[in-house]
Amino acid sequence: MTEAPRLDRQVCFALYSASRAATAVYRPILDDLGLTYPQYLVMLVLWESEPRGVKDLGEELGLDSGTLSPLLKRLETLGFVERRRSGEDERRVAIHLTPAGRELSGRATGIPQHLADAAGLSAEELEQLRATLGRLTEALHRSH
Amino acid sequence: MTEAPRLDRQVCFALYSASRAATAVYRPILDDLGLTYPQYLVMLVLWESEPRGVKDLGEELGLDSGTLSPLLKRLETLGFVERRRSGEDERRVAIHLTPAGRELSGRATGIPQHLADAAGLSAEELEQLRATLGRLTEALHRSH
DNA sequence: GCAAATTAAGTTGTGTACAACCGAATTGTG
DNA sequence: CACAATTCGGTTGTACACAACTTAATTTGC
Repeated sequence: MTEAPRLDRQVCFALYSASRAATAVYRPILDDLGLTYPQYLVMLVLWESEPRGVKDLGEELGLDSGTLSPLLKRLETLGFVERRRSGEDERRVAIHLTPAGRELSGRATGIPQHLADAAGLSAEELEQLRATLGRLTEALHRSH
Repeated sequence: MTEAPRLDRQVCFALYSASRAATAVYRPILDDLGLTYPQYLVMLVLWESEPRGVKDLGEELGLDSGTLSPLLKRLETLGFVERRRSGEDERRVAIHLTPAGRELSGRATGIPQHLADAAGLSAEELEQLRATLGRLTEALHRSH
């Protein structure tokens, strides 16, 4: 007897739902900054260290140039980053923060706490969840 | 001192990455069936019980008509579902499986096992992960 | 009974994701 | 040096997500 898989049993659906729910919690907060969630992720990487190449950002976030190129163009239009063709290697585009982009960092400080507050999980549970998800993502990438 | 949030500390990013990695594992398998991942989710719901209204599917999956209407139109073009305007309530559209749509269920039986195999986590860990994610999603929805 | 409110599905517009492909710049190798 | 292979960023095309809006059908409140 072949039994069709059930929706409520699927880890995959649980991940998909939780990810969209978390993004939805961030959305109104990020709206105030003028950012979408993927744009916020790019800014997070740049706040740690800049300038970064497009490829470099892509490896950090798991996104390719087809996603990042237009996203970065929008961040540039918003005035948060600047794209400069590298002199040494004309293929590379260095993504720099503008002063406005740097200032945004301060306004973003409290954002992760909102998710923690809304999560209904203890700090340890959240930390364990993050660790498990990290291992899962690693394993899934290795499985290709 | 305001410290910018760090990418690698964010549960939100862990969820986002894991979700996309899981979808990537499913993609080649679903390609064989001719389905995308969201289309597969819709089929999962229909395999459990049909016909279902668009709203009904939306509540089950957390998707709105803006996502589902075109998706269902594509599933109809593929020949897996049929959309029929309800007689009792002319506003409603009942989504029925076609014979081809029903048959697909058998071919989809083994799919969740692929994720479990690729996950590198024990059955208990996966089950605990699914439960934690379920509670998280619930709490995040309630927080609005 | 009937106008106002609500509901169902669809449409439009913006912004990801991601595969597939392209052109220019650089690198490796004979 | 020459030239094939690789690398980098970008473009195109398809398919979600989701906000905001539209239209048609049904409920409701008085």
